[in-house]
Amino acid sequence: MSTASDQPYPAVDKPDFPAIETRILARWDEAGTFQRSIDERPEENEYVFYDGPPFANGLPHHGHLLTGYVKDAVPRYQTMRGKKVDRRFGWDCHGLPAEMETEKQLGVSGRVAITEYGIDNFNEACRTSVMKYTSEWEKTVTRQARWVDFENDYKTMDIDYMESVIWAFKQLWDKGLIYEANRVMPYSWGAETPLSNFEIRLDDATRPRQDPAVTVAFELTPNEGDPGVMKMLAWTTTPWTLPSNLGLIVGPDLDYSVMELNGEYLILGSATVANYEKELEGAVEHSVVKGVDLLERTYTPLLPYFADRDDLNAFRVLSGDFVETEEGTGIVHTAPGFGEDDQRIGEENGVGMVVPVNDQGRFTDEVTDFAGQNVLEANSDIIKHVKALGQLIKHETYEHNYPHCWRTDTPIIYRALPSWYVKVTDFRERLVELNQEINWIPDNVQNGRFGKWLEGARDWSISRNRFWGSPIPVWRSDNPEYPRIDVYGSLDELEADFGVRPDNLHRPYIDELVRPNPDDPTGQSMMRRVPEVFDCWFESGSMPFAQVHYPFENKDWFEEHYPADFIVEYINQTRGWFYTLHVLAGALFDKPSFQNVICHGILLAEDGQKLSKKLRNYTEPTEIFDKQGSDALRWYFMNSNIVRGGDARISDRGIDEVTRQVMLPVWNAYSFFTLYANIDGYRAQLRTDSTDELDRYILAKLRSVIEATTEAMDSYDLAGATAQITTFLDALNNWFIRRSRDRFWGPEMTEDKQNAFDTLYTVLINFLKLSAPFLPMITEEIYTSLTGEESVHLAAWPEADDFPADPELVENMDRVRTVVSAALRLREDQGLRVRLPLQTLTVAGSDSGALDPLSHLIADEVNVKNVAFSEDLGAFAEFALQPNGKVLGPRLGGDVQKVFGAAKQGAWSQNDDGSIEIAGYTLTPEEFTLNVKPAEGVTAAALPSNDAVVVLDIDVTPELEAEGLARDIVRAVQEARKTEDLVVTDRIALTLDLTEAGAAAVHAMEAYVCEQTLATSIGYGTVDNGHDAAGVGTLSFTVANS
RNA sequence: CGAAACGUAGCUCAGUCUGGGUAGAGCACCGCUCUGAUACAGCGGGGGUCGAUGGUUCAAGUCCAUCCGUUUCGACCA
Repeated sequence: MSTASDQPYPAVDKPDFPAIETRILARWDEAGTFQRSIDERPEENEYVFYDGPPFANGLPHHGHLLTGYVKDAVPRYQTMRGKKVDRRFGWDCHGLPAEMETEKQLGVSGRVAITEYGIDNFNEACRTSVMKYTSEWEKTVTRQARWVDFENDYKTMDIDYMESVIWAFKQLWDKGLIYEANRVMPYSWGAETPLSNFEIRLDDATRPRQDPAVTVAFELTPNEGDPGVMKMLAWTTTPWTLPSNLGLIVGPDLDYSVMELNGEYLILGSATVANYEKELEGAVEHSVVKGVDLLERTYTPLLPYFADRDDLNAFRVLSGDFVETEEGTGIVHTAPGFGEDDQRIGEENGVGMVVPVNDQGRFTDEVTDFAGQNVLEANSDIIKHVKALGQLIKHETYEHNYPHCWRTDTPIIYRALPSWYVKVTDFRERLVELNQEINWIPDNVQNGRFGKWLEGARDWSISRNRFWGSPIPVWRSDNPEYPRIDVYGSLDELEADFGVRPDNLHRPYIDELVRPNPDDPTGQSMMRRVPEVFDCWFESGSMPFAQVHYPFENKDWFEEHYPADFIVEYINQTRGWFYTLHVLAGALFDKPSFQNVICHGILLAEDGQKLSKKLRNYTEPTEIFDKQGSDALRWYFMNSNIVRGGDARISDRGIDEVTRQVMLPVWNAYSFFTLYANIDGYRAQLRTDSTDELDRYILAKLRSVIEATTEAMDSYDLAGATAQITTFLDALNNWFIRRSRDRFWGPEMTEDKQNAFDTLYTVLINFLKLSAPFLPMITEEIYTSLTGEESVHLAAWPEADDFPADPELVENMDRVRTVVSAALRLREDQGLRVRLPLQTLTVAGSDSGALDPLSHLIADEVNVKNVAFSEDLGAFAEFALQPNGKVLGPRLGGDVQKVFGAAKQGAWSQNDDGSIEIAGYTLTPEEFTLNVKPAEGVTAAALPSNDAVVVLDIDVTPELEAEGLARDIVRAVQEARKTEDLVVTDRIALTLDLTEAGAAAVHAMEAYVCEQTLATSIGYGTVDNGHDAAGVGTLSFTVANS
């Protein structure tokens, strides 16, 4: 016996996976293993991975975890392949969410309040609050065993990063790809900010609201031939936009009725006349005209605040394809400053734009009657005013779904704001071309979701009217009489013109850079920065170069390492980060930004709903980490088709299943090995030269699993890789180890035992390497315990060529497994338990003799004395005809059904040349297959390969019966040993109290019983309170260690 | 409203592109078996009108059409 001190491996306990993980994380931290995994790889063999920055001011959730696991698994694999993979964490610091959070904290809300509070104070508050959750992120990311560099992170609010961002803007400006335009956006006057479409779609943001719906009359400028005063009736639910009315829109193909009423002629859509029964009481239809006939007529402004603005080219009847007659009058009043369609129609017809509404949603002084009033509150006054003018036809209340600001709960309005654009439409085709150079996983995204998005790309609005962001680096003359625009792309350029070098590019400091306009001879006008800041998506799209402060630093490195090898995010980033990276890459460098990209799917809760904090329909990540561990969760995700772009539900049961199906089997293979290696005090060697067929089998299997896993990983198919590993794990545990068990039991260290140890060890070590990217902590624990090395993640990925190929052996072994399955099924059918030995099993089929070298495995598994092989299949089996429809269909047409029918009936015969006569046709060998089925009266079963049968001799002789009984008793002893908590090496003195048959059976096989049960002696006598002995008596024993 | 993806066993999903004959796997359930690894595993069973309807075809889970349902997207969500 060995003692603990000479045990070569640490004893293996029942695993507590979360505890093991925590220990491994601490060890990595102390040893700096992550840094070593980078430092020890050659500089010239770099693999570039971009870590997309999350919003810094939110907590990590399951979606981030999922992406994080992929972000970790691929770099770990590449590191093992010898690549140097830097992994810098990034923080997306700017943007509206950050400002919102700060407003909430400070209790300061809205543009005015922020300005009063001080932009400097506000932005400083943003700066501190935005990093509030970084420690939470670091904790979670570390706990999930993601290796990321937090020390050397990048932040979009760093001055270096921001300088690269303005550099990019300047580049685009110089290429003529930047322009400024008014753009109608959803606008919250409560928050004094434009909102995204995304925000107005938030839960509950859009809900029913009652608004006035008014029909008002616009008097047309008289034309020759008019029957009299003509008025066009327009319907609107936003009376407050009437002061800004600049046009009326008709559908060119629609019919419009001219209704005579009290000497006036009212025009409205013919289909809508019925809606105005009351208002048109007594009216007579004078005529019907087409919309196209009304085009370009002019009218008197209803509310004449802009009546003398000839430059607006306004107050005309215009054409719009969206005009409908289901509601309203078929005539749409348009105010280009306050609606997206309105803006488009205005632009198409050369109509200008007025926006007499300020940031607080109040009318400006231009609207003299209502100046200072909130536009929605002004609605009723405007209606009264129109009524007084005699132009109000109808006033109703209208309930519709209306968007609200999700933060202030005020109704939003649509309003034009100046905005800076990237002219994506100018280089859209090139973006489509460059997309073809990217390897997308799944591949349908390339020309599907992403490709289609690119084809329909619109110009990209990149500015926001906010405070906390990189500044749009445009300085403009404050006197339009002396126009001048300067754009700056670096601190140097700013310093050259303004005489100071900014040490902070944020507002308000950047706004303090002001200088006289060089183009103004009077010296009065000044160059001032425009107020906008960048949309944070422009900043995250700049990440590849901005994180290294390109081109101000790292110029050569960036140019040699762009595009990136790999990125991963969830599928909806086709509109987000994937897109902004691609646009900026195309515009700035005429290259794609990344070569390989995984778009994983969307994570849903177990109930199929989206993950929702409100519904609490998922288990918190921390709870999963504590109970099941991160590796189980990681494998669960990596083995799911969510990493192939599909959606997936997260289920606690699914994660438990990973523990049972993957983690525990891995652990038990390890535990098995160390248990017996420690008993023998044997330290195993890495060797692949064993000649034992089981060893050669598992080594050859290992070779093919290395090939398959490597191939899957190289094509970024993580689910495929994990599936390969699972299949191998089954062969390792449930065939190799199970079949090899007795090789580890002998008391002596034989050559065979040594082979078994070394092979199992070699296979385990390499298996752990293959699994390391997917189970980084559990494999680390096992690998380091077995090898004493520092880390599996510092090891090299296995090479398939280092392991012997033996396809023939693998094939035969797999065939043995099917023979065994078939034989066990026969036993079951016959009710013959496996412990009862049978005399003979015959494998009948051509070339069945190839299994002869492995026959002892069959004999042992099936418990038969002899395994025979026969080439004479016909002696044991009949054949069933399976016509090949794919070939016969085209030849026979409808008659193919007759052939199938006849085959089913068995109405066919085989000719000497092997062809088949059936239903009047002759089938050539490629037109059918013959399936084996056991002959009548033979206990036999066909193999799935359909070319052989397994025949079992079911004659049970008294000798066999006795031997079976002896084995039953051995089994009972083993069971009792387990119950009494004996160590597997404990020797016993056994006492049996059996029936005559039982005693006879044991007598006949005493040596066998002793060997199997580690009994040093067997006594026969009375046993009180013993264990059941296979139903033929009782047994007891005492430990008799020598 | 528009677009896309999906819909196959109680659950998670293969198979559908390229049509071929009793529709598969894993899990769960039931029974049996094995166990000198306290893990498991092996064998068997029940469980499916392949979302619905119609069409094309000798033949449809697979191709076409329509419909229904779920999810996502419709320019600030991993």
